[in-house]
Amino acid sequence: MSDSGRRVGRPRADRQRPPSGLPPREELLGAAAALFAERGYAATTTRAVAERAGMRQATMYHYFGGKEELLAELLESTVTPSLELARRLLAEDDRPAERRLWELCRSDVLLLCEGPYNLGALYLLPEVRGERFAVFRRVRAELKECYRRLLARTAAGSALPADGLELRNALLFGLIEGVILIRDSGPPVPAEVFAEATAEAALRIAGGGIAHGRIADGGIADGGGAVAGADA
Amino acid sequence: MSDSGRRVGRPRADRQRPPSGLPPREELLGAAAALFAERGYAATTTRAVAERAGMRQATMYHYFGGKEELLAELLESTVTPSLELARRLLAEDDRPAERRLWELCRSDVLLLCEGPYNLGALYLLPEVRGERFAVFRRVRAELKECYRRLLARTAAGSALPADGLELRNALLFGLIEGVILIRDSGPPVPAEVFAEATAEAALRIAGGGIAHGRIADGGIADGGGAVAGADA
DNA sequence: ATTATCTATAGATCTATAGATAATGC
DNA sequence: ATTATCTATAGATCTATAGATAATGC
Repeated sequence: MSDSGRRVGRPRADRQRPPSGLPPREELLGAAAALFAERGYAATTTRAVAERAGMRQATMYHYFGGKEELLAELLESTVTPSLELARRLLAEDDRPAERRLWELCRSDVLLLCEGPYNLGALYLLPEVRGERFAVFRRVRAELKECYRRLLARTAAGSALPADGLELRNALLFGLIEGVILIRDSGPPVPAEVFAEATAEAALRIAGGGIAHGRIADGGIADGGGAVAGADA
Repeated sequence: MSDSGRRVGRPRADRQRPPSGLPPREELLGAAAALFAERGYAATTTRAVAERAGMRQATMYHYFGGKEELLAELLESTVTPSLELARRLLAEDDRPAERRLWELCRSDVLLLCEGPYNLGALYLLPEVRGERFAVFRRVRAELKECYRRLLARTAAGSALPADGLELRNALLFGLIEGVILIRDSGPPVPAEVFAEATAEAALRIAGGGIAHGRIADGGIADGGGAVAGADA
């Protein structure tokens, strides 16, 4: 069948690295992910990506239009499975929302931590504001919306006014995305453990008041408002 | 005195922008901060920085050895005041640790949110791993250590084993640093409100078990109250 | 004939230095 | 004399395209 030694097209010049088996597109994506994570997106050259994937710089253009296309595809491929899970969980009306939210958090952290490379840091690149990443941004926004809905179905969440909910959701989502960024700086703990600890932390943020509900309560800020009071 | 029109040296070519009054070094730092935040570090050229500061590209080298030097100085100037506050708080033995941790969180978020530009995103640049940023990394590590000590003096924290404490501290620190990154994506709420909401969320993470660890909740700004009641 | 690669390179940067210039200060 | 700026530019990239080449497929 595949007979890996017999491929169409001019053979590669660099015979160093083992074939890896993956199709060239995937090789390129992997190389890009690794380099973006290591050196940063802007600092990574097309030459570096191609070379790490075992081909010459120009050959990359046979598969991708440039660095941006690589980044866009990487970002979308990270966030899409997460959105799918989120939708599935959102539909499971019979299970408690807290539980589902916990699962979503855990699995998102795991997804980003366990992936071959830490793509989390790419989410926040200034480049991602560009037109080319509109799809990614939309999918990510939808994911965040799923978080919001799950949070709203939570005992604590349902007691919040709309803007309080929004704020709390931003914090929760921020924890998930933020924490992956600094994963390395924590203690060297298995991804599973880390993911569950993060999910639990997320639920605490979600959780109504531990002591009593309100959020930016503090009293300060706007005085008055904030209520949400729930009950004691 | 200063008679701003009469400065030594060849006059600037670009007479467009208003003088701003700041010394050139500061102008450069401000321009760099703005551009790093807008476009990203690697994507910002020395020319862009200099030009925004109102001078020609080459002139920048009169003040800084290059882009990295600008970044190093910006990072250090952000984290240093924070470390100072942390040390001060750590020394205030008479006040409850929960309360002090809350203040530290709040003020860190505020520092990063309110600053002229969102420097938070710079913390995680891959470039920051380089030799040139050793000082910054050390100061930041010391700051994190302060968080850890405060957390350990907390009712909930004191009950944790060492590695559990470490993990929880990583989450807490991650929340603070992570959340500033995504500040914009939340609801448009005043920085004060956002900072307090984040501080409260941080205390929830710090807080012991979900069902019981109460927090320095509602207490506020000062007023000794706040107490985080200990037991159940 | 088709395909996947290669080599070569034009054009567009960007950095960092050299050396000139236009102010004030003495 | 000193200083802060300027202009000019060498050298080092980096991207993206043009066109050649070495396989397989028919």
